[in-house]
Formats: sequence, structure tokens, C-alpha cells
Amino acid sequence: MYYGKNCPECGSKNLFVNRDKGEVICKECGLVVEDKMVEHGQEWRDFDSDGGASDGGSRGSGQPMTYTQYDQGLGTEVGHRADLFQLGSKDRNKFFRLRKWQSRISTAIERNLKLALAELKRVSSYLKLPKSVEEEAAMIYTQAVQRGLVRGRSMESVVSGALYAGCRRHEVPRTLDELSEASGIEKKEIGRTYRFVTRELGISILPSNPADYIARFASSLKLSPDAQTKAVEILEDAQHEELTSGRGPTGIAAAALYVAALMHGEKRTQREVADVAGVTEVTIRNRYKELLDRLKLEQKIKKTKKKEVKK
DNA sequence: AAGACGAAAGTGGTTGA
DNA sequence: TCAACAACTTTCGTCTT
Repeated sequence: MYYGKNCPECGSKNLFVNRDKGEVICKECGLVVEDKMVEHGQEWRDFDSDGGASDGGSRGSGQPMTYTQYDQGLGTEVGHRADLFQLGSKDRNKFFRLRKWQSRISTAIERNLKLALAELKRVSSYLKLPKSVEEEAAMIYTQAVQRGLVRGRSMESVVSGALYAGCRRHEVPRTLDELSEASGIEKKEIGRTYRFVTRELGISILPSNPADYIARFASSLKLSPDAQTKAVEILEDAQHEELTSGRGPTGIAAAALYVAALMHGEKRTQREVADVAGVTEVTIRNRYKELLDRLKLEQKIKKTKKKEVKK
């Protein structure tokens, strides 16, 4: 199927549309021509304006230098087909010679990065992660590749691990489940590579704070802002009582939300809360019980219950 | 009938010898 | 490397609303 454009890398018309993944791949050279098709206004990766002779510090499209640019803008691309028409026949040999040369120095690392960062962007946009996280993850991945940490692991799993690490560092945690769903990599695999990569790179891993999950969970549950702030309060109390250490942060966040919802008369079933938090009802119950025991919230709940009865 | 509760057995990961 | 261990899940039966 002709996609309507040629591959900016090799000029081939043999572009393959993968709707599941939302990307377009060139069958000739393997370049991910376009990803994030769900998003509006995705630009084509224009190597032509970026690379080649015009690269003298002024970036073609005015992009800042970033890690998501696979070579950080430092590499040199030898021009493409379109340039041919501007060249005299005399220069053609030179052109082809340079192109050949380029393909030789284009190392496995660069090639890997190119593909990996496309994948990274795809997953990142799927999860609607902020740019800063994407940058962080790209940086982590780049370092991982340079240290040869990808060897023996799938590229995708390392990308996912890097993204997970990026999320954690920017305090916009996503659960392993969400990463897993977005990337198609198994949860434990992501966790493994995440631990491995962060350890090898000496990246500090601050344990994630349950409060970071509250906002997202609350909005999927359509809870009022009041209930949400209440949940955060409960969380703070729980941390004073040291109910939070050693426990899964999502379970705690879920329980806090569940209680907060009860207290505000916006009851959600344990099942509903459990689903958005990615834990089971049992876990919520356990945390919930602890909260009641240690924080003496019982009377408050009974009060609101009476109110409901009166109504 | 659906939700809440809890017991019991199972799973995967961490830790310490 | 192995066994003990804690957190969490799965499953299932019982109670409550």
C-alpha cells in the first residue's frame, strides 16, 4: 500500500502502516517514519532540514537540542534524493561516496537509538507523559545504550524501564501495569530492567509517594476535589503512623481514596477503586482496615452514614 | 443480587546465611 | 544458591445492605 509519502531515509515508497502500534515503518530501511499517529500535528521527521551541510548550529526547525533527538543533533546526515537534483553530475560521485561512508559510520548504537527513541515517544504519548519525563527517559536510555546495558535484553523492555524511571524521578508515577499495557512488555520484565538500569547507572530511586497517585485515581473515579484533598490528608496521617512503609503505594492510595469517598458520601465500591488502582479488593480491605484501626476514623464515617440515613 | 468481609492457599520478589 | 519471609493475589464462603 502506498502511504502517500516516501521514506525520508531511503526514499522508498514501501511504507508499512501498523495501525495497532500507530506507526509507519519503512520496509526498506526499518526507519519508523511516523509514530504517535493518534496525536494531531505529528511532524515528519525531517532529516533534510535538520542535517547535512546546513547544520551549522542553527537547527532547521528551531528545535532545542534534546536527548530525544537520537544523535543529539551532533551527527551529520548526508543529504537525500531531493538534493541530487541540485547537484552537478560532477558532484554525484562525491554524493554517493559520502552516503556510503555515512552508512558505514552509522553504528549499531545510533541505529538502535533511532528505533528505540521512536518507540519511547510512542509509549510516552500513549501514556500522555509530560515532555520532561520523556526527556529524562531518553537520557537514561541513551546512557544505558552507551554502557552496553541493552545487550541481552530487548530494546523495548529497556525503553519501558527507562520511561518508568523517568516517571518516578519526576514524581508523575505510572504503575508498572500501565507501562506494561502501553508497551506490550511484561510487567515483571519492565521491573527487572528498571532495577537493573537504575542500579547500573547509579540513578537514585526515591520510593514513590502514594500521594502522587491520588490525583489520577481520583479523576478516573470522578471524585470531588473535596474527597481528593481528604484522601491526601488521610495519606499524611497514615504516613505519620508509619502505615505506608513496606506497602505498595498504590494499595495505600486506593484505600485512602476509598475511605475519603465514603466520608464524603461519594461511595465507590471496592471493586471500582481496586480497578483504577490496579490492586485487588483484598488489598484495599487490608489497608482500609489498618487505616480505621490506627487513625480512628470510625466515628467520622458513622457520622456521614447517619446523614445519609436521615436523607 | 450485589457488595463487603475475611480465611486460606498460591505467587513472585527480597533477604540473609 | 537456597530457604524463610512479607506483601500481594486468587479463590471462595459467609454476612450485610
